[in-house]
Amino acid sequence: MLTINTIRENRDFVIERLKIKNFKDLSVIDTIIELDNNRRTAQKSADDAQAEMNILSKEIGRLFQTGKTAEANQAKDRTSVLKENIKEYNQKYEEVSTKLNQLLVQVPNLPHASVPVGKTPEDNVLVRGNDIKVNLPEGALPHWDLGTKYDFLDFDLGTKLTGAGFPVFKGKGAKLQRALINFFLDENEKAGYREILPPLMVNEDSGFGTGQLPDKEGQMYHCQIDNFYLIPTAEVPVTNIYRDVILDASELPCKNTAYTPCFRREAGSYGKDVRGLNRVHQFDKVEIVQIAHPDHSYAALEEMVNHVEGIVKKLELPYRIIKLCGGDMSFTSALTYDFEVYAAAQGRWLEVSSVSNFESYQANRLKLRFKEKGDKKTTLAHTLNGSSLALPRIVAALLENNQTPEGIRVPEILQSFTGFSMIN
RNA sequence: GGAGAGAUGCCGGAGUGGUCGAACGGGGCAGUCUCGAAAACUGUUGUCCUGCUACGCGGGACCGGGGGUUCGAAUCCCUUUCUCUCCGCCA
Repeated sequence: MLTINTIRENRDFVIERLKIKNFKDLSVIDTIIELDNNRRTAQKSADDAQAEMNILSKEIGRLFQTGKTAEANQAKDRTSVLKENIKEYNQKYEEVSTKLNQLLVQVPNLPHASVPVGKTPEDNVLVRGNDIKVNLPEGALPHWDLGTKYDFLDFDLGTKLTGAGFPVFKGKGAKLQRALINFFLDENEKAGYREILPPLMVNEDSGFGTGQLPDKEGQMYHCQIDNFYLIPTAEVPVTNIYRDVILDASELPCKNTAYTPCFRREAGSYGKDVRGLNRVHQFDKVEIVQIAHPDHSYAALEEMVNHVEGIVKKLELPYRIIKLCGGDMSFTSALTYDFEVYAAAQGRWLEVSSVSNFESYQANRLKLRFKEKGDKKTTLAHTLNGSSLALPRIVAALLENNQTPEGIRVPEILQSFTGFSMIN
């Protein structure tokens, strides 16, 4: 969330920026400032009363110790009023700050100055791409039919085992997944990312830290008995490594990568857009996460985009990089680039990566700070993450684009990982 | 799942209900010594909120989390989470 000081000190600027994100309820900003004023007043009153109480208590202690019991008891009588006041002020304080926090978490991150104005995906801006042309053979099939034809991907079996949206990979299909995961992790490691294998379930604090909770609760699978959430992305556990941490500035940037399955409930989407691997409830993804110094976070973002681009290129897929407009960006992001690859048999662009700078928005929730050498003050760090990459749609595009009458060709770069060059 | 023990500052580790934000040791930082370094010695050493005639001076909070008793709680009570040991079960 935004810090209260950002809002206090830059009221007009904040409102201007929020408009770009299509945030409607702009009046909360003034409500927040007012509540914060009330909060400060209540705290001042409570603190003053408490200070008086502390002095009085010490005095009573001294009186008892010197045997002046009568005077001590007399002094005790005076505390009851103070006690009552403190309680009252504290109640007021709690009440106001609870309300304040409820509003604060509802305010999205401010978009970066370069974010295009717009409301829908149509307003996103194409940054760059390549011009690979796919020559499909006669009677080319979408990937779900290819899966059936060559018996390496089975949606019905997944439905039997669990339910819709839980595909089963078999044989070369399963090996292809493993190959992609290893390939992605190796590429990330070469770029300086440390590999992490995190828990797939997280607690409430972690869900809050990265912004999934409280609002997007319904998007995660919830294990109610233990109050754990199945992670929707490795971003959650990996970023939360740094929750409540004060880093030394010299440790920045922290670069981590993790492969994890991801679980998403994604209620409410049906139809041809979500057929096959286009949208599933469980999928594999390799994620990269950076904790960066605020002065360098946008350089880090560029670095991440270039890195992901390098991987996509090696897979010989038609791709494009898109800068999201204010209205299409996620709640927590300040600037997001999406990667899309072209799945030729479907004739559709599929999003396979989203690389974002959250600036200090997550860090504020996480209490992730750093300290310059010799400096007493702590500063919120910047967090960034991106997929490198999400498997299902990469697989969909690979399968569809590389189909031949003899079978599906495995891209050169993957063959040493798969151990085969054709799925047939 | 059953029984017990514990949770204190960067780490280790004390702490009788009343100058305890917390002894002591280690580490870190600064200084003295040195051509430099080590050793030794000296000093310093958290976080958050907040007030003001602000690179300074105050106030409040924090001893796992939450609640309670008390004029006063790290210290007593309740509750919760986590860790460790033993038993059971299990990959």
